[in-house]
Amino acid sequence: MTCDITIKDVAKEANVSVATVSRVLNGLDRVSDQTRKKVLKVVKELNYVPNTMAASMITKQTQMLAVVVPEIENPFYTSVIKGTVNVAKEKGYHTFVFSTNDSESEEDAFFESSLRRNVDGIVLIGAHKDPEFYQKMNKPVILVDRYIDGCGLDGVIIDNFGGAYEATKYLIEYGHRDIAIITGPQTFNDGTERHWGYQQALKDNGIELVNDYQKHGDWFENNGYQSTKELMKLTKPPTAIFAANNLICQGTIKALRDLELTIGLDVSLVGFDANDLAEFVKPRVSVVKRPTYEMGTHAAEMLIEKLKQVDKHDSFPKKVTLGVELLKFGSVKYLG
Amino acid sequence: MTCDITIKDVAKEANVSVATVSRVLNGLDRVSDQTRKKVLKVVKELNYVPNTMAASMITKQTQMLAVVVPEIENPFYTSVIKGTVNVAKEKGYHTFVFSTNDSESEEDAFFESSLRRNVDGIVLIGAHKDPEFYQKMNKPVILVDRYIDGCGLDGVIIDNFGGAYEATKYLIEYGHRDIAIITGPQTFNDGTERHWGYQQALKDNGIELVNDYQKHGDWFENNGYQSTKELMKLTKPPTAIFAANNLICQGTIKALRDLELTIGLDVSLVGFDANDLAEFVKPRVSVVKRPTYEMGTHAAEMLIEKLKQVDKHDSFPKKVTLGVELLKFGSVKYLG
DNA sequence: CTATCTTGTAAAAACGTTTACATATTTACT
DNA sequence: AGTAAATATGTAAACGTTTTTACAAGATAG
Repeated sequence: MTCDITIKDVAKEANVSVATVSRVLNGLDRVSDQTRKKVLKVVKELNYVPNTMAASMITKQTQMLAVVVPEIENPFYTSVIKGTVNVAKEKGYHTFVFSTNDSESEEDAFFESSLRRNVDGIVLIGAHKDPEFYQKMNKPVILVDRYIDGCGLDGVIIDNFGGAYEATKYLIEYGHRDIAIITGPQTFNDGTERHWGYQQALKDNGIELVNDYQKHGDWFENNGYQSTKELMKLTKPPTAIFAANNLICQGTIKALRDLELTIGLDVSLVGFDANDLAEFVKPRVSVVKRPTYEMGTHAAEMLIEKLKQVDKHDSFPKKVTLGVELLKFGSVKYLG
Repeated sequence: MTCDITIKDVAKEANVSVATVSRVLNGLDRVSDQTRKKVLKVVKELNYVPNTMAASMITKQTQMLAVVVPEIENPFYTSVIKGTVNVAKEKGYHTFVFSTNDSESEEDAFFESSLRRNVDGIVLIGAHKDPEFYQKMNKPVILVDRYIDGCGLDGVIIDNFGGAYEATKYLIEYGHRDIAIITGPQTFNDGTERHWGYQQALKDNGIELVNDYQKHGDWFENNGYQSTKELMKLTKPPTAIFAANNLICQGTIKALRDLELTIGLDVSLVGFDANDLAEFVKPRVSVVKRPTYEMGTHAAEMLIEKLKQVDKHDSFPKKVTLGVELLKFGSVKYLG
């Protein structure tokens, strides 16, 4: 089980040409049953392992994919990665995983060296850059989670607007009118769409928007923590909070604990995306659950599908939007 | 920025031979300043990106590593992965990440296809198999977290014995004598060493071992949850619990919450490894903290170091043991 | 019994690099 | 000026595959 046995060794041992060995292994061309058996026997005997990289020089396919995330320690990304890697593996692809640590220069470096290594395609989760950059690369790219309409690339996103709308509507239906949102930057669709969903739900129910109730920071825990504290310091604090991603929600939970406010009693809370703390606290926090693993599997499937298409110009960019689910637990108080 | 420009195109455009271009790019051989500049200019103009895979056919180095974990969604593994990938990247290596989902057949499949792809080396976290299997592979392998002495492979582990000993001693010093341990299987050093540390601390303090206080299951949350419930049902329940990994600790915390027992008051608790819940609950749970990220960076450094050694038989197997730190918070009651 | 068609296999080119060797040019020293 | 040494560059082989082309042998048909 090493890689120092080559196809030539097999050919010599089996008294056939290397072409025949290749034919047996790849099964593309006709080979007589007799020689097939003979070759297979020798392959087993010598523990021959084909060299994919040498093959890739001819086939122009390395059977390697890359998946890029901003931060591998965020469980959301890990779950998407898992989906992508598993599907890739099933279909015979190996996957590079890379965390850009939210740095654009690291992202650049990664793309360069992925290109050098001739990856067949890239799954890009939480993209940073101008989409035109990714197009220039001339490799199939699937954007996940963040997407820019009209960029010409394929994408897998979730129903951000719908999720935020449902979450907010749920709070309104339970009698809340002073509803805050803590969210990230409005740079990409994830931020804007969730914000719109929140605003639209309020508007549709005749509730006017309050600036102080709309907190925009980054997507990290500390934003949730600080913003929650600020919200609760207002002369008229909100009765409910919508925390627009997993880390913000964790920050909010911690802040409320530190303020000695009880979730579902003093303050109602709905999160976006599952997280350890939301599941742990009593009452459990209601969240908009998104199909993280499936985002990964979809992305991999779309990417590999794209790789198979011979005429690459034939395919129009495809955007898939996956639905979300509002899980209701005891974190929202009924105000009547 | 694509890969369809080859070294030949550059050579032609610059009016030099491909050898010269290669020399300029790799800087091994002397080239005149004049031609160097000329070549570099053309490289930039054409956006030439060298093909690492083609080079690897000659150099026998693919500049690719693989890292294998049982479960990518466990934050412990993610942290180690991050360390490994970051160091690898710094040194010009790309890293495949693979989660075996705790299945031996998936691990097999991964090794086969890593071999096909000619990875230069492998970081194996939480190994499953006989070490002789890994040796047969004839590729540098670094074992992380789990290690078998005398296996002839390099390894990075942590001071399991010391950590468990300190944790248990800490409980004893606070007056506890009825101390339980919830741990995983005794198949590998991680399980056995932590168990020994616990036992030794008790012995050293003249406390006799109680069978009912020693729970062996798997390393997952549910074991922590169920075992804790069983422990607290005993006619004489323990006053303190040592939870021997991150997931077990989370299970214990959830069980105690569901039993409406207060940590640090009704039951004292020390965990092994950081986890979200231990940091969240009040009082915060004391844990043995291990340098997860550093385990990853060390492993990558050792692996890459090994790759550089020309005479591979010259190097004896090296095992590095990293220290741990006992973080004391309010989860341990002082019994006087 | 030739002409045509199948079938199975081999030979060789190609992929994009690196590198050992060869050759041409320059420099340095008598 | 003549030679040796040093420097710069080109030539070609090699890496381990796939794939095109060619060809031999056997089968089928007239």
